[in-house]
Amino acid sequence: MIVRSRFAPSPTGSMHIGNLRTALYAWLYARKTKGVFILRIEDTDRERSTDQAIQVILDSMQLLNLTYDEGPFYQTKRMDRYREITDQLLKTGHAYRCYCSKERLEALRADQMKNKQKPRYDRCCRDLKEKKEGSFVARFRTPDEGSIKFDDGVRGLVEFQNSELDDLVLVRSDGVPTYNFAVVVDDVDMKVTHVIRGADHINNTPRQINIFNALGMRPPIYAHLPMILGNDGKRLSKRHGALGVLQYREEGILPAALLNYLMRLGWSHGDQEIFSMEEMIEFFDFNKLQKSPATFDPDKLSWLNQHYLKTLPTEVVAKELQWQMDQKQIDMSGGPLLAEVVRVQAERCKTLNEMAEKSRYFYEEVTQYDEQAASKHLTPDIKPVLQEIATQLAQLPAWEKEAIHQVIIAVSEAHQLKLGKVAQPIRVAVTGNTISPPIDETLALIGREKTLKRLQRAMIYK
RNA sequence: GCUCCCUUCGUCUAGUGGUCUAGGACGUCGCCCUCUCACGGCGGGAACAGGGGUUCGAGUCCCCUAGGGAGCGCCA
Repeated sequence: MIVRSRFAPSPTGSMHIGNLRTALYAWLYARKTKGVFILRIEDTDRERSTDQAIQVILDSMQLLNLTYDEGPFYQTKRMDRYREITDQLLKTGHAYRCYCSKERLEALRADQMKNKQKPRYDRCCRDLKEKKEGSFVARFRTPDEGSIKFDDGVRGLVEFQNSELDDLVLVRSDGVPTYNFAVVVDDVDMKVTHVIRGADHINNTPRQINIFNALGMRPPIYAHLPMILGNDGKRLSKRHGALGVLQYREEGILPAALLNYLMRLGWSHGDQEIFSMEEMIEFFDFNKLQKSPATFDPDKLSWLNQHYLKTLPTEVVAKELQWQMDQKQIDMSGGPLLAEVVRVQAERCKTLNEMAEKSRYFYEEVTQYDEQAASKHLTPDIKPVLQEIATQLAQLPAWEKEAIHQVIIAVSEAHQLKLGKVAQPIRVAVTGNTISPPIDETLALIGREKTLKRLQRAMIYK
């Protein structure tokens, strides 16, 4: 059997990391089994679905390189098919017309809640003999007895009593199918073999299996992934800092880090923390997933991100950094190679956004000093030292790190100053602040012309 | 309220009846390295939710309690 898994988001909210992890696992499983990965947009909620949200989903998938083999399919383009199946179910008696008004249903629900009962449809229209006038919905005739069992990839054997289930609406009064119905029809038509989705769908599963049964089709294999919680223990939402995938790019989180973090959240492979894409595909398995929900930890994501900033080839990171520089409209002409900047900055940055901000002085003029730094380090008595360094640097035959280092050492010794006493003033002069990579490295990257200019400027400070 | 599910350091987890005086990672604290910031190195503190069983033996099996999660829509 060829595995066919799908990711089926609804374009109603942002593509947050919960969705992303679902997509990742469904994708990994397809890749691991050399199966087919399908993207399907569940846009039957006409009120809330937006084209913009669809675009975000598409962009997110592309950004993380979660390639799909089929799709994207849109449910709104399959209305004829849903109608066809609806007629079939109506004809076979597995579904029936319900004429109850929304008002009646609301009152019914309110009443049940008040009496501390489980809110559900009272099956008022279930046995109506003839068709009535007016608008109606199609409801599913849920079996009265028995239970639905399925072997969940994550949770093992799961069982629901049919008596707990409602006669759910299959088709709205405007003819648009509801989620539970459309999913089944789509999964049948798209020959989906593995349904991998969030645990919030586990209660829907028996309803859907009943529909499969009514259609005479075999249900797929299910795997319900545990939820991701915010740090307040509540289900993750925008409110809890659950940023969209695209926002992580803006923050400067590498796709590799995001994927690695999500992979490891609620899943493990012994004590291993770092996984390449190949390893993720090789090691992934549902039975290693945790059953309980996991809390999202931004700190660990940051750590992973820095790990990748440090270990990925500098050119690869540089490409991402370029994007940040473009966003910030930093003019890079005449500055060092970005890969060089990455080489010296990776170990001092958690994100690419931070790296871009901390690297401005390689490209932009230093127009003002951090006040505290300047008053502490750009003192009158250091100016002769700076002058001497400037003079010697100007005469250097080649502008390279080692030679620069020697100049600074020599001048420091000549003035009987510790290296730190000299390095900090230089650092303030060329970066405007007290923080930068090693001073020789920093000057080497900034370049001779800019370095000398900045040293001169520092000497006329105050 | 009802149904279902879950419960190891602050967080992510290892652990499938003896090898657990419970291991790793992030974070945190201390020390070292050091021209700043970092990186790195070394070390510390930190958990089997509680109570009953079963067993020679329980983090591991069973039950109860507590806590948490999901669902109960003409949302997905």
